[in-house]
Amino acid sequence: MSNNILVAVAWPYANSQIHVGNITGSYLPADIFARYHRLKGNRVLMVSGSDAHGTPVTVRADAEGLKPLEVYQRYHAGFLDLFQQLGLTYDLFTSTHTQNHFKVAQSIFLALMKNNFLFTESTLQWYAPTQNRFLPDRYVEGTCYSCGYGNARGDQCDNCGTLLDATQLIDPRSKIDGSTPVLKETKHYYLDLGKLQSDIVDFLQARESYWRSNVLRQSLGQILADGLHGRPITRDLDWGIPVPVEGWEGKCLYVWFEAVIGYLSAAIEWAQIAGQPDAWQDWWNEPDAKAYYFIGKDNIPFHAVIWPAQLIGAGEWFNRIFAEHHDKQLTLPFDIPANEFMNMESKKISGSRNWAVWGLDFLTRYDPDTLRYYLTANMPESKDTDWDWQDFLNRNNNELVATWGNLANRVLSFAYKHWQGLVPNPGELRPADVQILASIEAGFEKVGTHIESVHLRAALFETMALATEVNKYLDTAAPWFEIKQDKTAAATTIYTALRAIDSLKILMAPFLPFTSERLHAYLGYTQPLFGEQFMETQQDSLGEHDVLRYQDGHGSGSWQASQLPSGQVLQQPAPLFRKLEESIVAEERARLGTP
RNA sequence: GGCGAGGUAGCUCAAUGGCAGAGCAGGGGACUCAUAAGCCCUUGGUUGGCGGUUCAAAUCCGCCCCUCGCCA
Repeated sequence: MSNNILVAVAWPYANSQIHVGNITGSYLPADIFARYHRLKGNRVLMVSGSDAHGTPVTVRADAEGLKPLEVYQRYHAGFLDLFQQLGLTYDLFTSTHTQNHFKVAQSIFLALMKNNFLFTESTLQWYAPTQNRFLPDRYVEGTCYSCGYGNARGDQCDNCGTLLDATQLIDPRSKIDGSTPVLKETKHYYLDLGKLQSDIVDFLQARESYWRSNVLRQSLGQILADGLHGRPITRDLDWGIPVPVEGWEGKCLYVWFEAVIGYLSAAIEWAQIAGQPDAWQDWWNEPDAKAYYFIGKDNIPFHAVIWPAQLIGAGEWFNRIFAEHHDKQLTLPFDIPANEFMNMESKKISGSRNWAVWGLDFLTRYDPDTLRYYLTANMPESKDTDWDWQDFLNRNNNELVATWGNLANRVLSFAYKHWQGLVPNPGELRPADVQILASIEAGFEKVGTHIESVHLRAALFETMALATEVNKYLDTAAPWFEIKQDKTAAATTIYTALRAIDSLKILMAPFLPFTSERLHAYLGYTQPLFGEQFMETQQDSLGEHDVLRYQDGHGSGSWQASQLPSGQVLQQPAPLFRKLEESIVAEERARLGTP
């Protein structure tokens, strides 16, 4: 039986590079989950893209004298490069700056309007007469009314930490040209969350039994304590998606409102590119499809409360407007396994101060599976964790290289040397051989259960424990001793061990796809385990945008125990992982900026 | 200030009322197929603090301290 699984991954903001904390927070767990389900034979759709709009992008553009479009394109290109190198197998990694996304986001807006979940309200906002534009709060500086600090930003005072009401700032000035802004009335659309409150509470309570408690209880607790209130969904900005209502020119959809809609629009774009324009409905209109959202903890309210509110509020009208279908509801999140944060050498990661390990930079010196291993072993699934270079070195050398890499290498080398590069023909399996193969086979169930409940660390440790068991099996059987007495006994042992690592290769594959693929080839298979990733350029009325795609192609891996045939021709083996020098710890620490 | 998550061995983490455990690091040993890797044995604890409930508390209750996120 094949299930449709939507793997929805956080959208990186296109105003800075991606660091290891971002990777372990959402992108990597999503890929592990997606690869597992593909091996299992389920229909996976993994989508995400660059979050191109909003104030942070315009802030950086203004700071560097660029257009927002140029800023977004620069970082987007870096994301595609990194994700390909890391083997993050998005079926589609696109962007919010596409014609398709504009149309989908506007359709959701119109559907909410149709169902009466939008209202308008006028408020006062700082306006710069010198530039004829409204200023986002963080573009206004002034004196903090709470502590008297002279250089407080409109949204927050850096001195006392208070979140400010920008209109109350004393002696306001524009950050762009220093001019004095004036308060001017402006009208905006609001999402009527209050009207949707009971639906959201029902939605959350229906998932109470299996969601991570930090995700569920925070959301529910906040609602029960404060209730939900209308929230503005438009802004006076020109970089973004126009409000699809006459007379609203010059205003855009607020980025938090439109970016999450990307999960839906990316699925639609994927279907168009794949030449099956309706295929997205298999994930978005099927009650049995399961949607998993991989995000960091800072994003929980948007995904657990506001996004479901948008979906529920749009109701069947989205499909009427967009797909001319009736009576179809959009699929609500099944699970939101949000991760906590990763720190760097005990201090909070800070991109601007270079207190971070950057993905692309890391990969110029180390291999992707090394990163994937460390980040999975140290994934912040239940609490904040710490990237520590000494710990990184230890785990690489003492766990990944010593337990798993060495096991694969010792078995392959011994087989290759003593049986002329062929998988040996075993004698009748003895109790110990049967027992180790049974343990490994049982591992598929155990590891799979962990991955399905998104306990990826536990899944990886279970797999490593099996590698340790095979090491023990080898030491007990001692084929290097057997071979001097009884070559059939040695052949039986090595055949069993080869089959064990052939299975372990699959169990490791969601976590360590590159080295599993190599081991797969050493074991003599000619079809790859996984499909292929590639980049492509798409054209639309907004211009060009590059996307990352994945196709199963010849991928032949399957989540089941090995049936390795004796006589199969092995390749000359080589170690799967590199042992690292102690000296890298100091070198890498020296690269860090200031915490 | 409100809503949450977390605080257990040097490090990373288990343990939802029943003898506080595992992996790594540290110490000792036998082996040699393997990247001096693997295997066996082993040292190591006032479970953030104080109080309470209980025959029994890391676990349940109250207060406090520290870290992180969201909201105001």
